[in-house]
Amino acid sequence: MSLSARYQPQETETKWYDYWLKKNYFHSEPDEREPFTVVIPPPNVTGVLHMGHMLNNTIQDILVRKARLSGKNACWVPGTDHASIATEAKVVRLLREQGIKKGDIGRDAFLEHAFAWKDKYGGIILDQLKRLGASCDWERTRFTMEPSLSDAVLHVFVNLYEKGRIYRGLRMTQWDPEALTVLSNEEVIYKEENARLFHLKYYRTDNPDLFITIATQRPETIMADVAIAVHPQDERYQSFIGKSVFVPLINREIPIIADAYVDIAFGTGALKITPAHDQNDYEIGKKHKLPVIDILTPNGKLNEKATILVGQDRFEARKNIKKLLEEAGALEKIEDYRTSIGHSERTDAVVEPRLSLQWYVDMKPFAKTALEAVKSGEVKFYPESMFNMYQSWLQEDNIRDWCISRQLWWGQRIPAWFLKTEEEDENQQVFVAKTADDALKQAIEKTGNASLTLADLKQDEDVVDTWFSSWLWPISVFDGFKDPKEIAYYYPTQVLVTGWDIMFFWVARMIMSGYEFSPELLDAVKIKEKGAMPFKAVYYTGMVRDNKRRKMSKSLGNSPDALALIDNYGADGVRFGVLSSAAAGNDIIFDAPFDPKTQEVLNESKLCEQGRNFCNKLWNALRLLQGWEVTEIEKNDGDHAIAELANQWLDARINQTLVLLQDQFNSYRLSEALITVYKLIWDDFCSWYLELIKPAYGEPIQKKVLEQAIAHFEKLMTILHPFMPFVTEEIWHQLKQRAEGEDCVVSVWPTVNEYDKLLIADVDLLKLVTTSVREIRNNHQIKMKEELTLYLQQSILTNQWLHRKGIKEALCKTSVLNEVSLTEEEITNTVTFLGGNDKFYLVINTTINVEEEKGRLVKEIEYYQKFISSVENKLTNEKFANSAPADIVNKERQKLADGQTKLKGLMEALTKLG
RNA sequence: GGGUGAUUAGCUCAGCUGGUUUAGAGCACCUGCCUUACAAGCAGGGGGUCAUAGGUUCGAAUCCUAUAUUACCCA
Repeated sequence: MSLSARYQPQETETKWYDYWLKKNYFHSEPDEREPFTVVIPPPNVTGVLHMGHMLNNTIQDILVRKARLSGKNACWVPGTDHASIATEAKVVRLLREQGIKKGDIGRDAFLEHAFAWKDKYGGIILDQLKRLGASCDWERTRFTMEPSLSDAVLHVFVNLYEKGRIYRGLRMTQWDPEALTVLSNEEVIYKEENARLFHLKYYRTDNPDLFITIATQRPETIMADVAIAVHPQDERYQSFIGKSVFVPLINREIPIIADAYVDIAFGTGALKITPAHDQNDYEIGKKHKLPVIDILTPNGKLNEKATILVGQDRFEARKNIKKLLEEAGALEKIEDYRTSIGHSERTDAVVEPRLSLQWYVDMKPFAKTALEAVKSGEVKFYPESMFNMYQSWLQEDNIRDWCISRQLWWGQRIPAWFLKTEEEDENQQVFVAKTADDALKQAIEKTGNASLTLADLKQDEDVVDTWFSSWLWPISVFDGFKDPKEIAYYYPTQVLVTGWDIMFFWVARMIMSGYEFSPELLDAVKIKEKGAMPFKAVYYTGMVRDNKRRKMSKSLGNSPDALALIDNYGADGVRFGVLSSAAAGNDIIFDAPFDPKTQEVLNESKLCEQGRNFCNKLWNALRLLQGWEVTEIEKNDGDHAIAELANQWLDARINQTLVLLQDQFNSYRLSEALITVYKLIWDDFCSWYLELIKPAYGEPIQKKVLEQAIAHFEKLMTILHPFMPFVTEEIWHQLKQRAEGEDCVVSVWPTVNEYDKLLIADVDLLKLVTTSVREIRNNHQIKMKEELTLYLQQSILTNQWLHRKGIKEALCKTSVLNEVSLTEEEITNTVTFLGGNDKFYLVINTTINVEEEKGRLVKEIEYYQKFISSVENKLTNEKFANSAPADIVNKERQKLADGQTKLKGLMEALTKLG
């Protein structure tokens, strides 16, 4: 069967993925082997595959496949995250299009819609991961809102509440007026924007001629002012302290207070205090026991407490109040300035500080544990520098309590019940329990009122933050809170691969929950032996950016379509492209070009093209092998000698590379590892080995030689498999008939054997000489096919080299020579070049341009002269000789001696030319 | 405003513990090849004051300080 000249990834990829699934190769059950566990960072259930996922999951797949080949019990758990805000927003929008309002249909009906939607569209992303080749254990697919994982959330909530680590409190929060929910600080994105600073006059109540000017960005909130604050040392306002002023427009009287918080230099040095609508003002208000006047509705409109502009949106009100203030003569001036304004990560709405009752996790003890875990090296970060960011976040003075309640329905409902009769406030009695019945028992016990029934209780309306379920992911995917059997085997997981942007949202919190809960779930011996951490290492990927360095995002439309890329280049090609410029932690500038006309991103990539070309190269190497005729007759001729040399040499090179690869895998330098394998295959295997063993035109290849070549090829396919699984599996099967279950995906990673370093050096010289001869051919326009004669200077080294079995024959083959012999004389009328320290003389059948030759030699002589003098300078420096380590000094001496030998040779050659 | 990183060839990046690196790769570029596996290829080549200025050291792309540019994190 003859193969097409180009590798066709499309059919091949589906074929093999289905086959692997059919053979259940990705499924893991606990056994006696060492586990290699990876949990996927669960993508949003609403998500579609983007470049970040491609990178992230390619890396995980490489690690998992490598572990599988290395004989470990590899288990990669996939799943999705319910992503409360994002998904709820999507479902709300969808319902709105159908004319249904969330509030009208009620909680249960809404959740039905949401689940229906999730069942229909959720998990698309998981199917897309299959196209990438992700070797996840799909039987273990989990979802953060499925019953078992929700139970874990409730369990942990109750547990932490009982430990006094969760509390309910009235706090200033970041409110999203569009999603109508509170946000955690981390969900607020600050953006630098143009804003205006309004200078407003507040007139004294005791003297209508005196006024104080304040500067504010938010004039629409003046109706909520409760005081003006100045710095106690501010000379300008000493006479104002203790007096009162009228709020413009509404003429409510408010006091002027002194507080050192006020920045004398900012604005006018006087600050309006609006506790309901500013975090800092709230703190000052509390300190000075000032009232709180909240003039905004949850969706950001002015309420009746504002008394004017009621019903208007905050931004509309800002415009309108400007006119009113002007008319009232209260507006002194407006200044432009730059400030950063918080936006909701999900809806992009400008967040509103809002006072509300929320649930919090006390983070101080957690932070300490999490910081210590990484500091001590129990959890390792790659790259290490990520620790700085981690530390600055977890430091005691930076850590904030985690607000975990969200005013949404899509998520785990907070397991807290209140008495219906009580006013909703901080002091309200609360019964935290897994079920309503348990809560009722508590209520009866605590109130002493035995007649209470479920009807007297009301469950908290809110759900917990999504991250409150995903922080349990490494435990809950194994149902660890229910049954410790699996987790005892799989925990701790090996490595977490994620972007650094969710280091705080997720990574830090998983470390916290891991140390908090795994000791309760696993026995002490196991913990002592394996550790309590959720993962031993974290590999942080960079953000994927476009060629203008913008983060690739759906909203910018600057991300190529991941699936279209796979269509264009094959999954292997895309995996190659995505990985090859992705050192850990570094942002990746993905090279997809933009259409110059439409400015739309194209689904093209030079790097992916390189990956595709690599597949094609492999494919053609296979075609070469398959095209050879085979002979059983063994001849002890030159070809045989070459084949033996090539065989031993490639074996040495593979072993040498395996050592390097292991080091690169251990330190997670995967893009380097890929390049290493790429070069081994393209340069060593294809360009040198195959060319060496290639029989002359029309001649057959010896059976043994072909078998050796196939064995090498097969080994290389195993080594490349983690990076490019599809093409390697295909070639693996094309190479020879396979028994049932004899597949590349479950082949055995080669063990490292001793290898002959001298042989590698000898072949290096062979390559060097060959390249030099080819260059001379190029320069003198000598045809590749024309056979030439080569002499080499007699020396111990050249003598040994040329007498290694196969070298001479190999050199004749690669350099197209009819004769190679040693000489003690300078050979005239030849082109001289250096190989190592020795001189080589190439006889060419055209007249040599003496001037040109001289020029070439002079250039080389100059290079070595400069080189020698720099080494000499070093060596004659006494301080160097005295303080540098002996081996460095010896190396320098060797460098000098080699340089001098080379220089001498070149000078002689130059003299010969006359 | 506080912090962290980056700056190496036209582009995208390696270069780990300072010394076999007067700096490597891929792409792009130049020259020559449709050579019987592969033009998605082969053979060869050119191209860098390692951002700038100081310093430490026998020795600096690598360590330190400052500056510039740039990206991000936090408020």
